[in-house]
Amino acid sequence: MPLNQEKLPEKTVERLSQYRRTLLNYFKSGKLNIFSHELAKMLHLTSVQVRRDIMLIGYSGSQRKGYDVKELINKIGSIIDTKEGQNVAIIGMGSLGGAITRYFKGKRPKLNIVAAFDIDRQKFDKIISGIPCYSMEKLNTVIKKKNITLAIITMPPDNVTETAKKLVKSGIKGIVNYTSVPLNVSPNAYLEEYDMITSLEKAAYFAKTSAK
Amino acid sequence: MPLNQEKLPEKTVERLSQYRRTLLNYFKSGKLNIFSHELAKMLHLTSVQVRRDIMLIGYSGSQRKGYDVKELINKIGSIIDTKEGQNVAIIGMGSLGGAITRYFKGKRPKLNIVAAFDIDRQKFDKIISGIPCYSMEKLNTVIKKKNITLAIITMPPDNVTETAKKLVKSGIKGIVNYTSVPLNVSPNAYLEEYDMITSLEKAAYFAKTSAK
DNA sequence: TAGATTGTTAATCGATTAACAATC
DNA sequence: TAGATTGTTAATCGATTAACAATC
Repeated sequence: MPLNQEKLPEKTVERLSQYRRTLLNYFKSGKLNIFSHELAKMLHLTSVQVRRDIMLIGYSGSQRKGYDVKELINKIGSIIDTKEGQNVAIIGMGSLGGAITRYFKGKRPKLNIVAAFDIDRQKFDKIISGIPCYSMEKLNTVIKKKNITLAIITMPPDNVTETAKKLVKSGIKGIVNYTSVPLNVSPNAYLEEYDMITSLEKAAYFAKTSAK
Repeated sequence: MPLNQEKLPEKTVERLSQYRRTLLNYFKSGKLNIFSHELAKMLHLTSVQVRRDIMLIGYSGSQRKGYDVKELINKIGSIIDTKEGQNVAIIGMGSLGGAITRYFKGKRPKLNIVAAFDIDRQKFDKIISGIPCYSMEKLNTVIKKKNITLAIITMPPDNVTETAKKLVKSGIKGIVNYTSVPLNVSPNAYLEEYDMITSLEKAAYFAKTSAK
């Protein structure tokens, strides 16, 4: 990423992630070029939006062939990923933590889940879902030693606020929070909150109103 | 919900779900009333936004005591839930499907997970994570028989598009899609898409830029 | 060239916030 | 009453889309 690049809008970053995912599949099927309207259609967006997002990251296509798939994948990678990759910790290795870990396995080489933390003694210093699991007390030590910058919180709600504070203190720069406890870690870290119940309730509300 | 009520903005519905969750806890701790600025603070929002959202659903507080917690909880319930509740199916009872099922257990009495579907014979006609699991072939029959209106898709990406079509055909009105396959079910159903990789990649991007 | 596409500015749309009257 | 709060309109902000020049 050029040093003088402004921070991109959240929505654009979200779509860049989707573009790359789609392009990786597209590339696998042997296609080398893609038009903005093709990419747009696959993601149910407009072609203008695709072109504008791509413009924002400073990549250009050609009018004849559209975008070079491989180059665009790499460009998006240079925006989202760091060169060396970032290490990720799972906070709370319960069934959700395990499911997420397995879901990620091998999907993004620049995002590596390298440690999990739990309060259950049974899990300490064991490999669970392929990841070494530590006591919560080792949070700070392990995060620093393994150079972990991202955390996914999937623990029960009880001590989430305190744990998030510890994470930020230990140097975590980005948190994905799957618990129902609202956090506030700004300005030291970026926070992405996601509550599965809220998602289903949104669907419930619109399902109800559309049924009219 | 009043018959003539306009559809609420997505963002408002999202926050209403969060308000209720927060208020349920607040009520448990014995508080009967709450001011907009108190609720706002708990969710890291502004009090104006809280008041505006509450205005949109047609509920009023008092200047002296703020909002009646119990009444507001019920009012939000009348917006989001149906009187009889809605039934939910899990499509793909793998580790993520199981984790979500367990996460929901007992949390929302008006949203009941009543069936799961999978392609794995081993799981057919068994109770998994507390839910009866059926063959994908029974999708249409079971959805109609059990009057299921919402579906959570957690299956592998292969046949997601076709499965979503079948769901809508069977009468599903709302879908939460946890797979990486973008769907398009409008205008027959409401769709909520969520990709865990995109979430982590957003965090990765902003973690990277804030580290500067 | 004609047609299709990209790149980009300006207009529009939607959501949030500021301002403030009304009320307890 | 004075002070704090609600309810609501108008202004602002940010994101999407329309329009169109440039280019292959």
